[in-house]
Amino acid sequence: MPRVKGKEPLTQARILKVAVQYADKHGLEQLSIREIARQLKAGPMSLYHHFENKDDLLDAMVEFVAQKIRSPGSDAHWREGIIEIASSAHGAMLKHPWVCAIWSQRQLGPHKMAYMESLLRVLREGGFSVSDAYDAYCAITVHIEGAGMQAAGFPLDPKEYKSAATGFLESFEQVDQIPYFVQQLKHIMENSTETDHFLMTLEMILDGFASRAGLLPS
Amino acid sequence: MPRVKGKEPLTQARILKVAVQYADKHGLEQLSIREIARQLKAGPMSLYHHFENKDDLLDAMVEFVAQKIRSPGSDAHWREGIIEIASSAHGAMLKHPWVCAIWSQRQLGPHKMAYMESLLRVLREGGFSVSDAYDAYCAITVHIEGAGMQAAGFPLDPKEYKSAATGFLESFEQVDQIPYFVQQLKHIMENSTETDHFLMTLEMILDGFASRAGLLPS
DNA sequence: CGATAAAACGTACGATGTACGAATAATAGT
DNA sequence: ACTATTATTCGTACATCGTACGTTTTATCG
Repeated sequence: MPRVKGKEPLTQARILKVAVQYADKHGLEQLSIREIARQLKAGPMSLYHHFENKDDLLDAMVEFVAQKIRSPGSDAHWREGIIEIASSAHGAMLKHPWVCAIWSQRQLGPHKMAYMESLLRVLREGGFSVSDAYDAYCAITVHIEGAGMQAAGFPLDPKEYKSAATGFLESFEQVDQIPYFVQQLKHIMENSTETDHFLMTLEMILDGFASRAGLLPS
Repeated sequence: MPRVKGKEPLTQARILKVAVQYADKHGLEQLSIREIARQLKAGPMSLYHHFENKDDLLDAMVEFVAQKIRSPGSDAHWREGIIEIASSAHGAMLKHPWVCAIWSQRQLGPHKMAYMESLLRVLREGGFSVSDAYDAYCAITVHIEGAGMQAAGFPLDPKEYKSAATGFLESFEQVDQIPYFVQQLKHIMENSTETDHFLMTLEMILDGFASRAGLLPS
């Protein structure tokens, strides 16, 4: 059972693509070597010629997502640059919700490395000191990762908010003990025009660090 | 094989405690029903009389951690109140690093509910409108969760930073492609006096929202 | 054309979650 | 005091998982 002529051969790229697609649809829990092999119409053990083990595959999956994160040129203002990187990273995590759970737990590869470097570069070239850049870097990445985690745990279209909220209120006993929570739910139901919390808070963080570093535009 | 007189009986609390302790030491990956049973010197199936299934146990574990989060009385200023809740939550997540990975992915129980309610209560009683409270709530919880995730993925004492950093620099090829990253590493190695990024950024976020909501102390 | 190496896979082992039903100790009812 | 009931505990068994090991077949090269 070697490479057969009719079928196209197994490659890292093909395996990776199928693994990512499957995780997108069914989550990391459901992702198994055997299932990937099934999708590829191959034997489970065939994958081990292209990846050392499952952990190796997961590392590659993180890198696959990290590769999609754009980094701006050196001409843009640092604020716009950070927003571009962060929004790109946020978008990638929304598209691949499973990635947040393993983003910080794995060996870092070149693409994730490049993402970190680009964040630091934009900050430093924008005038941040080494120390200030480190502080801002931590805050920004925490924000990106936290937002990704929450989105992964609450994967609803804004359209479904209303039905989900009413369903929750009916099922939860002792609603009278959480008046503020209930009020928030009703507020969200009524105001369907969703503000972009990710971007809004990011900008607030950036303003804070700009002020601290003496880089305010005014 | 019923309840035997000599041994103390299995209870939800006992199982939960062992499960949490084991996850603290070895991580969620290594936590299995069979391993918990081993620790308790019980049969694996015995646990199923106290928890419906593993998911149910995981839910209970999240609740166990959520229960430890303090919430302030109504007398404190909202800013101190939020800081108390957030710091308490952050501390709980540092103590139980595994919890971040499942914090937002599970059915919410009464204790996590209480934690959310207390955040909203402090904000609203501090003068935030429903809409502003929602925005601030999202930012604060994202920050807590993101910080927990990063801490879980990088569980080092500040003392070990230096050796870890030098080890990384030696092992990573193409160090010349990540000059800013290298500079940050060196900076961290030299300045062992670690600032509390969690608290610093939290305060920055709070100041931002206070300003937006017209609640600045000045 | 023969040798070599690469790619795919068959089989098998230990571990996992848990469905099902049997077994026994504690408790309640008379 | 004796019986019936219930609450706990566990033994067995099955499907599924990751993957170690060795075999087989094809493509490639001398």
